[in-house]
Amino acid sequence: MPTKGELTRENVLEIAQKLMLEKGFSGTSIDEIIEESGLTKGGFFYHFDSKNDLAKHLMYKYQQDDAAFFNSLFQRADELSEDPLQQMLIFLKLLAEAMSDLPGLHPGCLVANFTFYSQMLNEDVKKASAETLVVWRNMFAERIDRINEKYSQKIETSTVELADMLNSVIEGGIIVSRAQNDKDILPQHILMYRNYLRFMYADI
Amino acid sequence: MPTKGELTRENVLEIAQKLMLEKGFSGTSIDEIIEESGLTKGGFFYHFDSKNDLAKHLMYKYQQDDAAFFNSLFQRADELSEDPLQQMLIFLKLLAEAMSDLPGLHPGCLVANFTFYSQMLNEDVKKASAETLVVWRNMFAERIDRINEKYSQKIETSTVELADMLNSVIEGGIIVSRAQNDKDILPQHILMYRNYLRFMYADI
DNA sequence: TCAAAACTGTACCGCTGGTATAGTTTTTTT
DNA sequence: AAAAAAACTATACCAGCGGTACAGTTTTGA
Repeated sequence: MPTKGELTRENVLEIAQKLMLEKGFSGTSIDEIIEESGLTKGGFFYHFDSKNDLAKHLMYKYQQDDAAFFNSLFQRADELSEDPLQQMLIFLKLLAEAMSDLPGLHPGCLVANFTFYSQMLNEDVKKASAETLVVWRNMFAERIDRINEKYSQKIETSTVELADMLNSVIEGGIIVSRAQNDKDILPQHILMYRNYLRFMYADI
Repeated sequence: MPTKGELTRENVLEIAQKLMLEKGFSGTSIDEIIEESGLTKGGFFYHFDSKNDLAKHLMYKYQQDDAAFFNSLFQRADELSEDPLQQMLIFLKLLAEAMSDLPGLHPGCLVANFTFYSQMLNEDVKKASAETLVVWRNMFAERIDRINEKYSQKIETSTVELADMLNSVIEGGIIVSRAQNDKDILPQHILMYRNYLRFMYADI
């Protein structure tokens, strides 16, 4: 059973994530966070040493949550096909659909968010951000390796590059979606990355 | 001949752009900007109504500068080939090379930057940011239209989606490059977008 | 030469993130 | 039930921020 303190920390992290994705790291004041969580400033600093410490915990939570989300989609894809290429294509389709089904714009990615507040973030947080991208990349890379065992690439490309490209398309899609205020852009671009894999491995 | 005031404004814009790309909109104080430009606070507010007003002028300048840069690469590409597909492929290669030749990491894109400070930016600035992406997208779309007149697509895709995808790849590539502290990622991803067009139009 | 443009200098305001610390309540352990 | 540890509250404080106000001074160009 989680202690009361753990529950409070979880609650603060959830509120802070929501606010920071909406308004950015420095656009979200500690006062806002504690107001919404019904805590006082002293209470907040009892749980987190600083705003940077909060950011670090946020990033690690985000890393885990997102990895779990990707994993759930991969699991579903594995149920639907035995072929590694088809599994990846199904995963990307499911991902695009999930992004399409969001009620509004994608809330934003914390990694990209923190990239633009690097001035105010210490090395710990930057390390956590970089690590998060690596965790996701490795999840994708593992799948691409499996595809490469069975299929040959039309244009030779390293697994890591191909995996990073998906991170890039997602991050870029989120930004362009937000800047243009058009929620369809992100799923469209995920499907274009999917087409890229089809071109790369299948005979179209 | 530009007046002294115009020169000062240009100078402030250049300094502010450099600082804000480095440290973000809210990470850059007006005091820093005026210190580096040798102006006083009164002088700054003589030229710009507010920090938001500065941001608006920055974005329009950035829009023009970048469009001019893209145009110079397109011009060079047009000198080297008469075929619209080859022109686009050459452009993308030149773009990737230019990104590779940067001394360090890409300084960052102001559009993406401002996306993460939307809380502090007024509607004028957001409008300018959205407009900037549209200007670039239209430049790419024009080229894609020309390709479509001559070549057929292997997978039917709208011109706007294909053009937006390049914006996405660039924005995403910049972010992932920065977060991973790896300057090679951006050019790699531009070249993958280039491969996508090769798959889409040419027989590989 | 003279007005407009382009500033300087100074003083001020409310708000923010963050620190510090003393005291109080709640929870857990024994 | 008592003691100790955990989880807070309350209050006061600080420097830095964007922004305002405005009077005075220098520079520039017709």
